[in-house]
Amino acid sequence: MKETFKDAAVETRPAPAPPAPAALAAKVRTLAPTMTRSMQRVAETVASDPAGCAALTVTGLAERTGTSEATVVRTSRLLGYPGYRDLRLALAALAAQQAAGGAPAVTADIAVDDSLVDVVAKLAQEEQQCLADTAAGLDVTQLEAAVAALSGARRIDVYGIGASNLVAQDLVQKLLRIGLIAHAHADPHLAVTNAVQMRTGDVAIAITHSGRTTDVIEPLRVAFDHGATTIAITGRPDGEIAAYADHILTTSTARESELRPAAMSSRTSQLLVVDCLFIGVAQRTYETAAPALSASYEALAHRHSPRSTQR
Amino acid sequence: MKETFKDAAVETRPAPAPPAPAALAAKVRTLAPTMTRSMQRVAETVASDPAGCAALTVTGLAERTGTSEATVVRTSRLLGYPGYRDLRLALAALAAQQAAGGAPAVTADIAVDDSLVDVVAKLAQEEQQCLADTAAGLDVTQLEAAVAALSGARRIDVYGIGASNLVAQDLVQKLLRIGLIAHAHADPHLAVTNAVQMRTGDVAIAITHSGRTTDVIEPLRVAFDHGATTIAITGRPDGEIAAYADHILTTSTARESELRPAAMSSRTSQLLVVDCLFIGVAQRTYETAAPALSASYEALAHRHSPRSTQR
DNA sequence: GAGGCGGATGAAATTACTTTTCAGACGTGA
DNA sequence: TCACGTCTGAAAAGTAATTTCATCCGCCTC
Repeated sequence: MKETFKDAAVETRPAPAPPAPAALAAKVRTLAPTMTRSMQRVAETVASDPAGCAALTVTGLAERTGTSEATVVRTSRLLGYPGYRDLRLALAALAAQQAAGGAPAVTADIAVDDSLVDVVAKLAQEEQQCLADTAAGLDVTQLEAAVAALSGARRIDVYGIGASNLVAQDLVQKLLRIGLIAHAHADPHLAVTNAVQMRTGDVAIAITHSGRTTDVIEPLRVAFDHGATTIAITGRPDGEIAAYADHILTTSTARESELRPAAMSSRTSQLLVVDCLFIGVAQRTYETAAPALSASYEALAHRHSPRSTQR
Repeated sequence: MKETFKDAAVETRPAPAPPAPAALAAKVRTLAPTMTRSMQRVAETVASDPAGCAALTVTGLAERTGTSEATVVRTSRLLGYPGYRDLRLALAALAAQQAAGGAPAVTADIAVDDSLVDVVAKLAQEEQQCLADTAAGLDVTQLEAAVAALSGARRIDVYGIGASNLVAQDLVQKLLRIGLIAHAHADPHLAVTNAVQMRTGDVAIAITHSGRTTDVIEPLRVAFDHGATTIAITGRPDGEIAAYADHILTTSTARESELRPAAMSSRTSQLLVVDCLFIGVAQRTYETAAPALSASYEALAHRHSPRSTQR
């Protein structure tokens, strides 16, 4: 066996997951920031015209993207395939799927002069796409592990700042409803202070789209150092935060436009992940979760005006 | 460019027809009588397990069918492809098509014993459906009016409790980013206290799925009575809250299941409406919104660790 | 029934394509 | 400006696909 140093490292580190089937566009977007310029060109070309690229050989694709064969192969690897041959197969599969789905899916950017009707349609379309991408790109093994950790947790802390904090709160609200002990932290200082208390059997979750939000990484690191099980929900699984996360749940990254900040789609994606976590945990702890859920319903009943027959 | 000698001949002579897309099984049957024994074996194998064969090299398939590489290539040609390479691509495409068509996204309820893979798929599917429903059911006239009111608002108050409060916060975060003055209220008492200050030119927004959450209706009523423009985001446009709302934005109501409380889909729906409001307002106030947006980006830049070189 | 003929078949040679290697180019930070 | 690390593509090395060709088999003829 030869020492391919970095190549070997690249291959063994982020790709225990099987090659993606149809979540290719999503994967391209998630990984794009990791890539070098020429690799980005290749990835982009491939994502935008799977059918066309499937017809090309390495050399052809290299020419078309103005790069070299080596770069094409490198890109294929980064996307999770053993080599170009397999990427090409996946491309053909993807093209067929698209054609079959009959998805015209013209996802034009939202423009300043779009009518509100268009805005509604485009937004809905984009968020749907985002959900599909997230679902396709989610590593179920990691999810499984995260669910297991949460189900037996003594206590759960969730860190999130800004828009991600809302997601953190959402998760906490849900977990509380099924009888788990969970807290959401927005204040970085308090978060760290609390993280110090964490130990084995506790679970810490950090939510950050960029994977580089120090205010969120810090408490996760502390919890990690104290022996807690740590989970990261991020759009950049290769980001700095990965170093302190036992389990990483990847959210999809949509291209952002001027009017539509990234926060918007990352939120949709994060919420789906959070929902999956919740349902997973609820399933696992069904005996206790189900009664807790109905109890919380009943407790809220009197906060609604009694008028209007319901259901 | 080199002489492609016989390839050119082969291609132009017997194959004016383009390679078959997905009607492969049919082609196999039609052509079977023409074929020799070993070719039939290959064709049959290929037709019965496209996915499996797509993973094999010529040598692999030759072995599996107990024939030679040459036979495999010959069979490929007979089926209308330039060579095995292309048959393989078609096979991958076919497999993908079958897989896509075979799984028509069963929207069954999420059950306690569903695997996590199913949970992810079903959740994503449901939320996508929810988005589509919301978009379809949204009254653009009302949205238009709401956007107009918000764009010129002196001050904006948003009321929401529980899960809806997160939506309220989301909206407020966004509005603040484009330079509007907005507040989210969770505490019903404080909300009412603040609502008293509202007057013409101010906008109050209440978010409640049921349309019967008194803690949210109350402040909206007060704001309404004081002359503010009021907007309700609710799943029950006929609910009690309608009486105090100038504009009503209807969110979709998904059936809820035991494991999946209504809060989950209502949140998705509410967020879409909120996003539409935001984009609408951002469009209307583009001159001030755009610089404000980029300013808030820059302000956040230093909260991210500078690591990871990227382009 | 022997000989011969035409097509079918696979082993091996050839060619096309893919992957790896490596040295130079490029950008970056000191 | 220099040194260093990274990116990049040309070309070597390796692998898979295609072609060639000798053999073999079955069938027909005499």
